[in-house]
Amino acid sequence: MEKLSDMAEISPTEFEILDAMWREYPVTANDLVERLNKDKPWHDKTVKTLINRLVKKQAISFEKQGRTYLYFPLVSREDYRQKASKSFIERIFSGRLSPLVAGFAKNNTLQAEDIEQLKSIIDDWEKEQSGNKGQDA
Amino acid sequence: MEKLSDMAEISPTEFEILDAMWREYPVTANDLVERLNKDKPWHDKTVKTLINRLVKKQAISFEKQGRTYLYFPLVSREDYRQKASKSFIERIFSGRLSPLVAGFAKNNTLQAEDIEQLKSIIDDWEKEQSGNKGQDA
DNA sequence: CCCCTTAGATTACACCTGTAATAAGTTATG
DNA sequence: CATAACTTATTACAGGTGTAATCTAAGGGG
Repeated sequence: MEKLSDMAEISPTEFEILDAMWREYPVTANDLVERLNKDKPWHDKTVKTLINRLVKKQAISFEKQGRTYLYFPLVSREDYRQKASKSFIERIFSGRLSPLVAGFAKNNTLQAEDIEQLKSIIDDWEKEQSGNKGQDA
Repeated sequence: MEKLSDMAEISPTEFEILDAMWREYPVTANDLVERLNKDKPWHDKTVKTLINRLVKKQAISFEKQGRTYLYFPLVSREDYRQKASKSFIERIFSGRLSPLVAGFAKNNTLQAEDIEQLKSIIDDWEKEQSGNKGQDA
């Protein structure tokens, strides 16, 4: 997959296209339009434009299949999320993750399920740490 | 303070201005330029433009003080963070917080300090919950 | 084989952004 | 009082973004 750092910035709407593409690919432009339209109305010309821009930005690519193209992402959702998160936390929270989580907690938008998942993440992290004990020192 | 929902979107550079303003206000344009320049070089004309745009967007306001203006934010850092986080998690993680945290954990960017803070957030949340037991049901 | 359909490519266009330069207005100073 | 100095306001301008319409080329149907 494409190195994210070499890729131009993806705009919010472009991201929506990419997001839909990640759900299943390769995909034709028309199928993607249809898929997107299940969530909200998209004009097919608009989607085509955004697809083109994503190709130019090397976020996606395609393979000709007769008259139509089959599109697929060049960046993975995981990588993109990783990069976007880091940059967001950096900008808005000066790089600290916990104030973001604390904000959610304060706002009562944390559910029991989230708490369970967070605990599990912490557990895993701690296991990982004890496994690597001393290795970083 | 201004209701965030009534406010136009704040661009990344505009945010940097606002961020510096939150550190201490009210502040004159010149003082703000100086403050910003401690981190990285800003052209004073550029900062003035961004200040004006923030005023137009009703993110900040001012009070005349003789020849100069004293600027101050109309939105709080807390409110802004809250809104930005919610919107980010919504867009990138379909609204689920824990995958973001998990991403940080996987990438080894979580420090022991973060873990401690997360635990503390969880503790507080659980105390709060037991305090409210049954109230939401 | 020619035209209609249909994909993708190109063009459009207003508004936003980043980055300033210039204009205008006001106050302190000689 | 005239003007220099400084502050804010207005204007500039290229590139990005959201949202499409039009152009062009290649198949498929008659």
